[in-house]
Amino acid sequence: MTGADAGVHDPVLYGADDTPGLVAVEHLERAGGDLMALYRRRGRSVSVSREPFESFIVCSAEALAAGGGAPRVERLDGGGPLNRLALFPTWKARRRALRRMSEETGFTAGTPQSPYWSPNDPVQQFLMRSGHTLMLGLAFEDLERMQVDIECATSEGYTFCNPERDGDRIIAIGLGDGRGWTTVLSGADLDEKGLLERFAELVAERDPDVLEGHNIFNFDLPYLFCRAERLGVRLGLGRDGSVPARRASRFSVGDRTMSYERFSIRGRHVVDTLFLVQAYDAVHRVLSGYGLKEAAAHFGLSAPERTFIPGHRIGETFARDPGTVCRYVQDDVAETRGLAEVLSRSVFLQARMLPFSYQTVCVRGAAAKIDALMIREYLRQGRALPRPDVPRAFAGGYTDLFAEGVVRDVHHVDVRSLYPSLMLARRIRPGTDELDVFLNLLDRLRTVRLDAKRAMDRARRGERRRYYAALQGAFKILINAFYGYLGFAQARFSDFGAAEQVTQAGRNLLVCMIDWLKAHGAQPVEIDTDGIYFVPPRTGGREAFRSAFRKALPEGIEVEFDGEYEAMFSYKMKNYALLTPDGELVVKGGALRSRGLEPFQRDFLEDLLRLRLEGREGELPALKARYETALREGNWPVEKFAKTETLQESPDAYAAKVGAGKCGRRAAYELALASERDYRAGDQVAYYVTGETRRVAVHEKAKLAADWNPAQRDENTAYYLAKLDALYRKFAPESANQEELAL
DNA sequence: ACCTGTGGCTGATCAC
DNA sequence: GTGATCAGCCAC
Repeated sequence: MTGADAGVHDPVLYGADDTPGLVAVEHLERAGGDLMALYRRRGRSVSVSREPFESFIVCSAEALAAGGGAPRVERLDGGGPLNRLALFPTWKARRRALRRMSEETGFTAGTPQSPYWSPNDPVQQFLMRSGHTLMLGLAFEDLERMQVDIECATSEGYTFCNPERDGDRIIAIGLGDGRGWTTVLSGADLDEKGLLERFAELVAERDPDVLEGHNIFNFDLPYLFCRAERLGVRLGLGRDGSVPARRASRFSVGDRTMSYERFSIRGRHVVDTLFLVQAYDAVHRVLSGYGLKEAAAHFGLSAPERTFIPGHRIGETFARDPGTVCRYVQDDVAETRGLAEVLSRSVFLQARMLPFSYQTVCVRGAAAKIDALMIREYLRQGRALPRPDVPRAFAGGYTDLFAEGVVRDVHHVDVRSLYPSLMLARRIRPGTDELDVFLNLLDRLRTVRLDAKRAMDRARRGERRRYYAALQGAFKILINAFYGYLGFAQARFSDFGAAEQVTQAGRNLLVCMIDWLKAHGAQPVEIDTDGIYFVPPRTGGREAFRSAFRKALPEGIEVEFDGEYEAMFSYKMKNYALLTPDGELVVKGGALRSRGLEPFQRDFLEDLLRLRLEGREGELPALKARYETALREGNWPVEKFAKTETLQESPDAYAAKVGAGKCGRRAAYELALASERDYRAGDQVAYYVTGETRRVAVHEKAKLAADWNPAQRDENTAYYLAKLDALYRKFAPESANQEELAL
């Protein structure tokens, strides 16, 4: 065992029970007392055992009385107001008690201030109290994974699949596993009913722990089950042969929320690589879209000489040449497998720590995970739970701009893990955390992550390295969320005063750093929260300057000088461009690289900024002329001038708001409403603007990019030329603007 | 039913 | 036209 693995026996991180090989836990409702089915993997086989399961409500004595008491009650120590652990033999009894508590106390279940608390997921309850976690003692490679991808043909005259429509049908089902096995069930060999039956057989035979797919929740699974129902096929995919349960659910990552249909397959997990990709991009912000092909390309997973068939052409291609469609499906399966391999390793390692099923780990946010770790430890020690803090607004990081325009020779200094370091160094923690779990957890996670990082750097390529990379990644996600947890209204141990102390300390520290830089001959350019761009002093050695800077820092604070740039274009706060010594251009900020800009504008800005940073302003008018010509002559495909927007709410919700006069009309939603396809929250809409004049109401003149016809070219050239012009005025220096006027 | 935070910029819309 | 407001996206 290496240092990085040592934490596996730490009950705070990994739970108090170390039963290895658990791959799934499922709730069994029984009138005489509920049970939990434990699915344990040993090598290639999985066995099931059963344990009794008592569900719980943590509550105050008053709430307990309001709920009509409980068959079994344990007292919890400490000052927290939720100091009774009410235990119920059945989920049904728990639900009854909850309902009464809600009626009697006036607090709905789940509101932070209510005097009772009980997670709604029986698996989470069981894992929290038993101390079990899944996946202990297993390697990611031990997990039996199965990728699923289906292809459909639409009825004549339609572009989008609709399983409810007669004539639409499944023509191929691609399946794969983690070791490279792939098969395609083809509509050329079996009728649709046969395809579905064979699919169910293969799931039973190969008995996967996980089903993986790209957009599997919103496409493959609903489609499969809809067709199965229409054709009278029973898809008993569960390990006990049961048909999956489904319910409407939501998944949110960063600013965006997607509605999806959650499928629960007993004894197994469903992983949607689309979710994993979006979670990845929320951090890295490198993908232009979240489709399977784009994501696979980014990770270098694209099949060589991959064939592309537009969705509405699948049917006719299949009729002509089913083999091509089979190869197409095979590629999809291989890419999905690759994506899951890259992105779900750290999920797998988190599942070993958290009282959640593997599937749930994929869809829960980091703060919810910290909350679960905190509460599990409190229950393990028999301690009462606090009520969350009353939410209030608090100030965040320090952001400022000291210089604008092109600046040469810019360095960057970054405080390493600013907020975690401050919380540990100043012992900033939730006031309600009597057991001091919060900082202990943070400290342990940080130590274990550093160990894993070191082990990763030591390991060569291959499995070991991937393991440590995923391990340190899993910890990083949690560590970064500790500060956010303090200011999270739903966190059991939220403390807005503590959150404010963290940001206050951060602001103070950064102000000191700025003052020091100014006093020592450096010129700050831009600062944002934990990092400063500055021009170093001309005199004195670089290393002497840096070590003097480090010496001036308080205890527990470390900095990294992590960048030196030829030039920086400083535009506004959080908006700048950098030119690296290798000639690479780095662009940051919504004003310079937002999806709100059409791709041609982003390209143009990038070209323009590069010229400015390389000191080639003279070429700016020619650059502009080139783009204008391309627009006028219609040299670009629609992707260049289409804007892609994400629907934050469902089109119906939007329509209701517009109807009530609560918001103005918006192009993306109008198009979604008018479309034959069923859009939902989280879907993206790509559109362009038609018309003749530069001033048009976009929501009236917008058309879907998919409906663009290269032979017609009805894009609004005047509108796009005006946009280009505005951009040029904004970002070309005065001299170039004047030069242009003279021309 | 689900949910980590604040700060900042822009374009589109709409009331004035 | 102008300013206010909002949605969307981005930095950290």
